[in-house]
Amino acid sequence: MAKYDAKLDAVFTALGDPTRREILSRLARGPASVSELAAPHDMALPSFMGHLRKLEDARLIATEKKGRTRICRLMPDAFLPVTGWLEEQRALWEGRLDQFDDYVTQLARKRENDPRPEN
Amino acid sequence: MAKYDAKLDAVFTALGDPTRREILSRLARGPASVSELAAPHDMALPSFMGHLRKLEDARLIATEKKGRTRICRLMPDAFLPVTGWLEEQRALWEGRLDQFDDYVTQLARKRENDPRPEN
DNA sequence: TGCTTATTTAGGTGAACGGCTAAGTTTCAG
DNA sequence: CTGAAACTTAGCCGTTCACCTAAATAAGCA
Repeated sequence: MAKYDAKLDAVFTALGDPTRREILSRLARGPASVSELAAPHDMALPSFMGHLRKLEDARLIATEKKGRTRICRLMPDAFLPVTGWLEEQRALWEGRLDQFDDYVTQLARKRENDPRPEN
Repeated sequence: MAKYDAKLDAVFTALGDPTRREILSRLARGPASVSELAAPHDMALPSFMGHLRKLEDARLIATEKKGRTRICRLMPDAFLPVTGWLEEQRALWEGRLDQFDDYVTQLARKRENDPRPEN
């Protein structure tokens, strides 16, 4: 259980920055070079490369050098740990609600069999 | 589009820490006091409170003081912006794949109509 | 009232973040 | 061969993070 934990840290924190999320959105439409990606972001190239680095460390993107340009592409599988974790949470939460339902219906039955005087 | 952006930062980075994710998992099973929550985490209380603070800032939990103890509970709606964003990404990606499919089938048709000599 | 529990506040530390500039390096184009 | 393009490396800076200890407060309880 929670085998992905190590990666979850990297992926979630990588997603916690708007610049990086925009990079991912752009790459979802297809691969691009570093400077193409950087163009819309008012930021020095080295700063921007830092973001690409984080995304690559989290395996959300992969890059490859072609001549003097570096091509970046999305690795959509890297989202799986995240959606998996969210799904686990949802399951826990729903489980809890079910228990609460049980509790309420049980309470209701009890009242039927053993009614209290009203007010 | 991307109206949630401000909250996404807070929620994603809140989820980027294993301690905080464990807190959420615990709270998915039901509300708990600060010290109940802190017990399994080998960490000084003030440090732990820092994590609770982040979760509350991100609206992932809500807390309420009852006497001298503070009760924390999960706010599962705070996950919506996240699942929403992930869904957007998936849609972009699938859209891209569809375009690629179109490209391939179009290419295939072209070859049918105008076959190249094999080898 | 005085002891105990359950936080809370204050303040300090080292590492990581997100940004910068300046100065390489590598590759392509002429 | 020379210059421009596309990164890349190095290094600095102020802030935030994730911890810590020590001391203060607030609420129950004997």
